Amino acid sequence: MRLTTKGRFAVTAMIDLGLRQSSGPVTLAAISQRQEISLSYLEQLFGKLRRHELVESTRGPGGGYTLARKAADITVADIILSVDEPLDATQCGGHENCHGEGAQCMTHDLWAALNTRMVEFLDSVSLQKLVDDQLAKGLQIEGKPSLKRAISAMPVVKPIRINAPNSVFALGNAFSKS
Amino acid sequence: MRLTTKGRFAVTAMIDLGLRQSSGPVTLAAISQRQEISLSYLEQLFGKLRRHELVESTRGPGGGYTLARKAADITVADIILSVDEPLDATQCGGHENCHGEGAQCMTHDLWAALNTRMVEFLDSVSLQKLVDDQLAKGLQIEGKPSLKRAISAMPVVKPIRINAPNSVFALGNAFSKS
DNA sequence: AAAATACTTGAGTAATTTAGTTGGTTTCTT
DNA sequence: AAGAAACCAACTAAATTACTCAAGTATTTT
Repeated sequence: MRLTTKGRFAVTAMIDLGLRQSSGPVTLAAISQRQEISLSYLEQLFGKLRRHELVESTRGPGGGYTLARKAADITVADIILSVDEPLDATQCGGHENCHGEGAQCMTHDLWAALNTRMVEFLDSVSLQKLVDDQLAKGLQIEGKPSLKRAISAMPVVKPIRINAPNSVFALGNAFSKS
Repeated sequence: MRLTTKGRFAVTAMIDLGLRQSSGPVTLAAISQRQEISLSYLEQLFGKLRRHELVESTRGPGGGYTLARKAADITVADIILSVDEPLDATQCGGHENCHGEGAQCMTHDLWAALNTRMVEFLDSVSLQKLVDDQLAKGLQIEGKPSLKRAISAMPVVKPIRINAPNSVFALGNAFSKS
């Protein structure tokens, strides 16, 4: 796993998205302005994030990106592995320096172990946590309300049947796995 | 802390050195051949390792490099921080993306935490351990004996005074801190 | 249907880093 | 004195990263 500013940009953009998607799809243009990341670069990053099914896109006016699943179910490792691609573990796989086998690659196990540690850590941090951290810092989010899109983005709460089983106002719904 | 092949080369070279310094200074030319790292690149790396006092150099014929302290007292973190320099923590210090303070740098704490974890791990692995791992793999070391340098490289054991206090053959000497 | 908005794709560029080179000088042993 | 080795500085080439540009394609609103 490599650690570059690319991965960092991706995480930053995803936090921005996590903070604002409640009011509908978020455009890359908006993220670009707020985070000072070039629009075209964001397009590249979100192309990868979409292909890895971390985000979903909505086209047309009022469109933009939304998280493909709950922020609590997206980890930092997910994000970084999406944009940095080479899932090739210790970069000792296809790369040279480690040919044959003999006396080469004395550090293979070490890097493999470190890699495991890093992934473990980054996998233990959810996007939700990072979003909460920002909110805790008193970040203000200027509303961009109105529009059909924002309405359809609202969590769907099924009509509650009186005396429906397991329903305490069905609050669990918006946070359940399915 | 960055993780690049540069750091990896440095660790590999240091293992090579740790494996062979018992028979006197090890030349970069020899390491270059065994590990297939260019001589000039090794010179750059060892210049940094020397300035960080991880190795000591001996000039002239029969010269070369030796560890500046016991392999058990050198950690992988020491090596990597020596050659990768930018001790600047989260690269968020002088670099942009993190100016002002406001909504910027939402990922600062995350990277700082990851950095801490990585350093902790790499600091928990000593060069001695890596050397032992190689020996355990049955690595053969062809002797390159003889020469004053090899003799002077031998651990100095002070002449033992009969009934000297605290002396059970003074074996502790070679492994003591001072 | 037209226009607005937004995503897609792929090529291209600039800056940085890595890895290696060249061509020396200095220091020490034999 | 000759040779072996470290030391040093500037330079180059290749790769990667970060970013831009331009010409699309798709979708929705009006």
